[in-house]
Amino acid sequence: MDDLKTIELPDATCGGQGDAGACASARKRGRPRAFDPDVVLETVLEMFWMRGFANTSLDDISAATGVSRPSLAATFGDKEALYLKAMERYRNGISDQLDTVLQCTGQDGTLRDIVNRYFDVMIASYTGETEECLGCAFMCTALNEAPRHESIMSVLQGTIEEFDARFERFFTKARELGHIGSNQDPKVMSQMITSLTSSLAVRARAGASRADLQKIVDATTSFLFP
Amino acid sequence: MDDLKTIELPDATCGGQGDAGACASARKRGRPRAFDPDVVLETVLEMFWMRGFANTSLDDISAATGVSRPSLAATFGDKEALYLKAMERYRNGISDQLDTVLQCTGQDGTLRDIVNRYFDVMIASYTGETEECLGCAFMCTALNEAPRHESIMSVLQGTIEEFDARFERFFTKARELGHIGSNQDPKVMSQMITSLTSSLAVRARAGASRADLQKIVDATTSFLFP
DNA sequence: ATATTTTTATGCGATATCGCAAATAAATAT
DNA sequence: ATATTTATTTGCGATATCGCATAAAAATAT
Repeated sequence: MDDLKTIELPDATCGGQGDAGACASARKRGRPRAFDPDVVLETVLEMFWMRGFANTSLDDISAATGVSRPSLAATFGDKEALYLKAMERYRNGISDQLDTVLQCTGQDGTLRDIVNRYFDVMIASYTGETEECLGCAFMCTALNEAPRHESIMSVLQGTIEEFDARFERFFTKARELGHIGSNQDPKVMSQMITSLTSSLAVRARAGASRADLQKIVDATTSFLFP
Repeated sequence: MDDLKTIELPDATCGGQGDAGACASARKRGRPRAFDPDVVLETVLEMFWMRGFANTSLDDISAATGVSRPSLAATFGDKEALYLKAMERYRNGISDQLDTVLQCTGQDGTLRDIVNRYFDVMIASYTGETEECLGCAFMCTALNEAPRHESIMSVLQGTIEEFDARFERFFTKARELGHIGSNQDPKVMSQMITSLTSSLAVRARAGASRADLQKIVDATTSFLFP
């Protein structure tokens, strides 16, 4: 018994193909997909994250996911497209959490509390559950590839802009609500937060523990929001 | 005329071999090296910096430097050792500049002036002379490879520690000299500077211009050193 | 049941990549 | 001059990697 192949039918959750919508309970016409693209993307993300784009071969991915290379190609496109889809998933996962955490309505504790919760999310994301040195998937992999792949450069820029815009909005609103002095510039506050974020990402990749990062965050937020 | 090979004798500047010292004008015994290892390392650094470790093959390096793979191997060791030597050169280059710039003797202008000069150095390093998106060679490449290569992880950690130690020393001395309030923590100030530094590196790699980066630095230093 | 559609399985071919080995070349030591 | 030492050149061999092409399989439509 060398190769025992079972064919499992996943809950046909109407895969994530290019063409958006149209997903009732109506099954599509041809042979159903034997894997869940989202599950695969999760594994792919982990692999790219830890090993980088160039160091992760489609054969590696195929072996790790059990999906053959031609199937990967048919579902996600070439290696670059697969990487981009995995990173989009990563980015959306973070964005969703930040949407929840970064609401400055004035009734979720002090500004410092909110910022601390933000860093809780980021530290958790950068350190993960295991002992691996995760860091930020973008910084660890996209920084490396950006000059060689226009699409990766583009998504890297978009991610930076998204963070900038998010915090500028946040601190602008915070100032309107009187949580920071009217003399303080939302743009500067935003820069402080995003800068600290990139620093945490680097340190996490280099092996800093949750406690290490938390100490840095605490010292900085004490300084910024006394 | 397909392969016209000239043999050039470089100013035998007593190469940069492992064994330190013993370098008078006495030439070594065998055939002299036909290239300057430092010049090669400079090219190698540029290649790794822009393309990453995995994306840069020894064949690429051989073609770009004109040094054959076996000669590269004989001089620098394998690909990983070559990368480490190039990165060591990079790091020393920055360190030397910072040794010059970050002297807090109390007679080189205000603390803010010194910090601004520091960022001048870093911005120059991150943007370079051409239009390339450089960023920080460590962040762009070592972050990617660290989990796969213990030696790279190690030098990454060492570089982070060097920066931290440098700025903690700097701000400790600055506080002793009364340039910052005795209530301000050198460690926090250090964190602010290193954080902003990593942020600049990321933004530079993503295409930010010198002016973009300078604006961020100005806003932050105005805030930190009013 | 048969045709159609979509996915999967298998494998080929071209290229890249690295480490190594053997032969050649250029210097100094004796 | 000859031997010795160190570099360079050339090339081989094993493996990896990717994209593609073709055949088989599993579903729905008619």
